[in-house]
Amino acid sequence: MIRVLVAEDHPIVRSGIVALLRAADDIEVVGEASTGLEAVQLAIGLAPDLVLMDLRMPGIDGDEATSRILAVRPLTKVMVLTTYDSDDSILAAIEAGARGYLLKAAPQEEILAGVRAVARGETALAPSIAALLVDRARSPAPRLSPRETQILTLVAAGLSNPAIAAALYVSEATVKTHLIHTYEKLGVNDRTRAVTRAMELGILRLG
Amino acid sequence: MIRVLVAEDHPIVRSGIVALLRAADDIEVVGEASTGLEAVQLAIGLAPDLVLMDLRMPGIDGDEATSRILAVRPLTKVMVLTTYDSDDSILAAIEAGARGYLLKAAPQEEILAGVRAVARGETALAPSIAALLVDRARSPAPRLSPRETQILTLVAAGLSNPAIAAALYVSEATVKTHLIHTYEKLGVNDRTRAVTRAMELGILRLG
DNA sequence: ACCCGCATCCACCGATCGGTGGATACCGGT
DNA sequence: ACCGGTATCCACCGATCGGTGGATGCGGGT
Repeated sequence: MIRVLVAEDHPIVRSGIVALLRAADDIEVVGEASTGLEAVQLAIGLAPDLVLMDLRMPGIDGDEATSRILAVRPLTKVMVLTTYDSDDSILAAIEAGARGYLLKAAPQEEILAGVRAVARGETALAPSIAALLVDRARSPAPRLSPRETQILTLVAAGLSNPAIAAALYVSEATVKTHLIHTYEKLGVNDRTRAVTRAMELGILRLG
Repeated sequence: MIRVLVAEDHPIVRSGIVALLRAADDIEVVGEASTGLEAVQLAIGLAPDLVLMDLRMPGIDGDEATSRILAVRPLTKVMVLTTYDSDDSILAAIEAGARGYLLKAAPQEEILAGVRAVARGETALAPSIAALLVDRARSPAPRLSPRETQILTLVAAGLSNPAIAAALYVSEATVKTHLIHTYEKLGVNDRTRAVTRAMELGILRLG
């Protein structure tokens, strides 16, 4: 019997997942969480074999919850079930230690098969996510340094280079140098495109 | 008996919704659609009292499906059930004629109550969407002209003003004038911020 | 010891940006 | 008839941007 904890913040979605799992002879739903923190607490308390984890939840996200769970209970299997969010958040969850990665768009039988596979110790990946990983292995996404990201965030907010320099207590020349490096890494040559490209890559978010 | 058609592309989510509705004595699920077009076809064929409509679906979106359904069967009630996407897509669905607007984050009882209220001819709104409408009535969101939107899209792609002028076969002065007006409407004074603000408002999308 | 990445800084210069303060013509609504 | 919005266009000018071609110091990994 595979003991499963379901972590999903939308009640209507969680009830669909729970009903699907309960209908299987070999799966037992031992708990339900509606926030990332609740998932961590219940995973530690109930010691399920597997946690079915959404990514976007109130409070801490699914990838942070995954890290925390595995820090205390390293044998717990985590399988992410999400709407496709961004490449960056998927990679964050995989880096956090999730073993399975399916999309809510998948047929229900595929979700059940994924739970069983991950419980056995195998890896379950949606085809689109497998393709993402192959693509990433082939050409790794650019990575910005913390300062480069910080400066690009201020560019996205509409600040000029002198204004950014004043805000960060550095010289304008420093800001320009970081931006030049950022443009090279992102393969662009204009600050507006640098911002939109970083959003496409999940490096920057709106707001 | 309220006859309901469920339009939702994710099988696991749709099964949760269907199970919830079937558990109610006064509601009958007469059909299920997984695309916007399928929703239109089934709504016309089955003539349900109410369509529970997701917004983001393969092919045509929920707001376009809503318009098409109401064009043929104007007495059909449409209630949108979605994850919060953007202000713009919510307003598009309301303009398309949806009478109810709830979020998947709502408790299941609230979803049932909303179905009943909309079936009776009332309006059901999630508190956050009610707040959005009040806010919009108070200070309407800026609207860009088609040309302004087109030029801003090219700005987001990294084109300079001379490059945009060449691409659109107009003068650079024309491009600059449109951008000045765009900055005024969005309350910004820099092209990068104009792009990120337009994205926040749902005027521009990534990619 | 060496190398790389990060963070910092400089001067110069051509190109671009944004604002000002104008202008015309067309279209649709009141 | 009038008005507002849209789309088009101009010259001028100060400020900013991006690229070039440099530089130093620090920390960590090999």
